[in-house]
Amino acid sequence: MLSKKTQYAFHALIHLAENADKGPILISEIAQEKNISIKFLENILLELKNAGILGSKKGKGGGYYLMRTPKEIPLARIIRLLDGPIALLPCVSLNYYERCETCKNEAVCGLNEVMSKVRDATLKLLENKTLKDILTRN
Amino acid sequence: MLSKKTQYAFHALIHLAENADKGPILISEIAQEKNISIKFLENILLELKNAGILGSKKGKGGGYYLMRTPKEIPLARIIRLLDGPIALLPCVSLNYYERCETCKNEAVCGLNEVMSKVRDATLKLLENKTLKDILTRN
DNA sequence: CTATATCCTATAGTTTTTATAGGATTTATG
DNA sequence: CATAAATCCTATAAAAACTATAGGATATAG
Repeated sequence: MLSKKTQYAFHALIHLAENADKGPILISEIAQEKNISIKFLENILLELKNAGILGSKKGKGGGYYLMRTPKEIPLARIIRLLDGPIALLPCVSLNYYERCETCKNEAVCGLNEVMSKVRDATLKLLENKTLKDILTRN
Repeated sequence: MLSKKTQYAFHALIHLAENADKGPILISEIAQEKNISIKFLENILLELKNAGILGSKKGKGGGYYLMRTPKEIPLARIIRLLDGPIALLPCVSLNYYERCETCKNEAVCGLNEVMSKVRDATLKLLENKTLKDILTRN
């Protein structure tokens, strides 16, 4: 399961995308709209900002905004940033690989093979689907 | 990621399947062979037994054994039993569904739609691939 | 100068995961 | 029947991860 952090991030990004025409959006606005603890959300948005996904402006009239168009933000990017690996096992993770401690030879491990397929099927969706794909269609 | 519990369960099941001809297998044998804490493994095997996947025999000459052929044990069964939901979000889980607290209408939620597809792609593999598919091929 | 809003880091609280402990129960065998 | 072997069962401890909160620092608009 995705953590609350990642779930909140998705909902916040959706709100930012759907209100991109209104200039910087307040953390407090998103928090209220999406029922998220304001302080928790603050940390999440900061992380998204430090990763270059969001921009921000301080002071009056400030807030957060997207640094790229929704189409340029793959869902996998957000998940990896906030939750870490997408794969079900460390030994099949592309970005967070760790050697299997039980297997003598991963190349002939049937579990490794199946989980690699699961990873590929998942990534095919999560790397191609973007923020744009999860917006409410008007 | 799958928990250690589930990972250990897979490795234990593989060992049991590959030694099915030798009668009941000792917990201690599996623990040693797969580098798993014996007491932790004990709890896992017990859970698999209570779920009807394994059988056991007490006393001398006892141990654990598969109750079904490897082909009859889908990987999804093990994961759900020990780890819970396979889906990435509660609102798209088939077996552990929970209503989304943020969405007003899940039916038109784009995130719900994409995550449903991820779930389907994952389940297509994990429900059709069985213990037999992860055994070392001889 | 002041109010506003993000920035930053630390920490507290809670839950989940991982692991261990130890006695109870069952069974094979001499 | 006594004994040793093995699982059964439940509780609990230890560690890690997740969720949330706190509070001052910094930047900016007006």
